[in-house]
Amino acid sequence: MAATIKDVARVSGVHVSTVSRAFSAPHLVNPATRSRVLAAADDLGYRPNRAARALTTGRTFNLGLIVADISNPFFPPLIKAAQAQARGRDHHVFVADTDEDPRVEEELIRTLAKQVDGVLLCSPRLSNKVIERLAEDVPFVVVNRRIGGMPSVLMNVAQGAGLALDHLAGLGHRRIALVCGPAGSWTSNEMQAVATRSQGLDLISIGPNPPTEGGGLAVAAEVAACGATAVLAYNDLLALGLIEGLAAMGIEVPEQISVIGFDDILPGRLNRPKLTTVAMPAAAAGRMAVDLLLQSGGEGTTVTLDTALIVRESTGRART
Amino acid sequence: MAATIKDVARVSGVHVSTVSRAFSAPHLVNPATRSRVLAAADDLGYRPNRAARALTTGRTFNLGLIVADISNPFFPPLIKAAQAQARGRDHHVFVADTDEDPRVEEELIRTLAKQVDGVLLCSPRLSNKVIERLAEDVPFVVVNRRIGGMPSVLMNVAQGAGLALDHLAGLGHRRIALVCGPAGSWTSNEMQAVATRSQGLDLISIGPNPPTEGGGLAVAAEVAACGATAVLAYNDLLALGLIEGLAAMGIEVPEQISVIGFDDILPGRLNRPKLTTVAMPAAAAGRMAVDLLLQSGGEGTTVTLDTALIVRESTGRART
DNA sequence: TCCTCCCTTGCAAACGGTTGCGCGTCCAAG
DNA sequence: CTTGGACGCGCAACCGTTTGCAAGGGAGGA
Repeated sequence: MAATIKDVARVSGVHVSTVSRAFSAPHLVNPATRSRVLAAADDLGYRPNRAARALTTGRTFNLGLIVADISNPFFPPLIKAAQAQARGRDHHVFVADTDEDPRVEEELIRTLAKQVDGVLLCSPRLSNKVIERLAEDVPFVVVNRRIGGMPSVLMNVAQGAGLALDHLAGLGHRRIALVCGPAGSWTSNEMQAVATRSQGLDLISIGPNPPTEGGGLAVAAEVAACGATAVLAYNDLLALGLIEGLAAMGIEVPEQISVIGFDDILPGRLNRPKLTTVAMPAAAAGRMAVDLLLQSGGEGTTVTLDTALIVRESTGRART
Repeated sequence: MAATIKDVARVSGVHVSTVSRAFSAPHLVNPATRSRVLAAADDLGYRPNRAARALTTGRTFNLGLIVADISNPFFPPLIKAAQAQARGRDHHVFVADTDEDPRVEEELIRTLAKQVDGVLLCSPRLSNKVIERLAEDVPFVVVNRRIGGMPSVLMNVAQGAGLALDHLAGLGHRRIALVCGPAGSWTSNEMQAVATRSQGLDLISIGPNPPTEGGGLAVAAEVAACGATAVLAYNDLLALGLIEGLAAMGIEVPEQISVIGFDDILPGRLNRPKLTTVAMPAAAAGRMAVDLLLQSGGEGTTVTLDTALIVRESTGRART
């Protein structure tokens, strides 16, 4: 049975309120008393119960971080950065995975609401309306989505897609397949938007697809058949699956088809050919999101972070 | 401001205790009253505050899951399985990452202790003594480590290492390098133990190394120099880094050196050559750990799960 | 008709903390 | 020798919820 504030009070011969102040308002207690209390607390291994504390103060010093799929390698760097940043601000981060299921996502948010000071929502699958209602219960910062009036951290995928298309155009590609992600994903929409704006290029959009390796494998045939000499994929996982699928059909990357992904995840760096990709500033986004959540001053702030094209081995000159 | 039990009581014209019972002891309240209460609760969007509830009941219906490094692809399947299993038992799982730092690990455990009903400790870096002391505050299940008297879930790496060595021996390899992981890791020790028991093989152990891609890159030269024709690596990440390092030196896998990893993570399946590996039953371990934690009857139970050798492309006949 | 017993509900204490308020003590200024 | 802060501390209410206890009322049996 863990020690409570009462045990500390009894051992050090003072009232519980004095113990409480010894921790949270040191200037209100006599240094001598304070060190006696601290010694007793240390002796008993006492740690304040954060949940109980939250009951009166309303602050838990915990943050929630909700992602759609922990096994997507895109998230870990974001998560780690967020944890590190939070730790620096004396907060802890609890991560939860929704399995891409909106119902689970909602349930999770409601559960977390009272146990954390704020929630980082990464790539949510819930509708704007539901999220806005939930926002009355707990402060949010949304990553990779824009929701009216809520603070959010965005990655400039439009700019990244632009870089990618320029790169491909420079290599002589004209007919380019756009392998999309899940329907309704903000990132997916941004990519489409860029595509429609791009001139002189012949863009075929394929999808929606699940944002996984399997999704890439599944569209390989369609991509091969559409006559494109290059592909821009929703994310690296899709791109890698696609490359594997093409290889199985005897199609070489980049000799016959060039492939560009999004995210810059580890498997892409390890792959042969090494994947050319638009790097997302995931770590920066994690840090920024925590900052936004904790300052809580800038209500409707949205931050947009730039992306960068990383040219590796999966793109080459269009064959003529 | 979220609705509390008092609001519900006021609106439905009953005492708070009746509201409480309407939720947690339905048979004690008149069906008519109950439905009135439920309607009011629904109206107000009331959800019981789990933290407050935990104060009196001592149960939070939350579980903690602590891992050393979320970005190691070995963990996500384990995490997802644990979450799914917990969800089926009406619990939520909060994941936290220790950054491989024992101090952070301890801090995290103490913080979580009061906010969860139990903690899943995966590959802890803390000493046995510290963990045993912490176990007085909160129930543990340990994964991938054996700690006197604590329930644990182990993976049979000895058996897996045996399979791997048999496979290599069958291919004609005699001199085999053992690329170890972090010092003091239980898995690492198990591997070593098997190695010393194996007969007729010439085993060189190299390490300790950080269990990452970078660690593998860094030992490539040493491996190449030691004269081994095959390598058994602590995990897939190390193996992949090693293969990359060897490639940079112009050494082909598996033509010149065979490589086997542990874990069976996604990048290994995507790699060229596809990695031969000993598959760890991570998902099963996650499920099992949650079960052990929630039944809480079997005090010192330890479960050992078998591993399986997956032969792919990174192993081949020893060159003569 | 009266006594039980059960069903339903309210009361109040408790969980582990925090915090506004007020009371004594001590010291320095007037 | 008063007066008056400042300081250090205890008291008690409160946060949201659960739960043992008891009280009220209605129904059924004697």
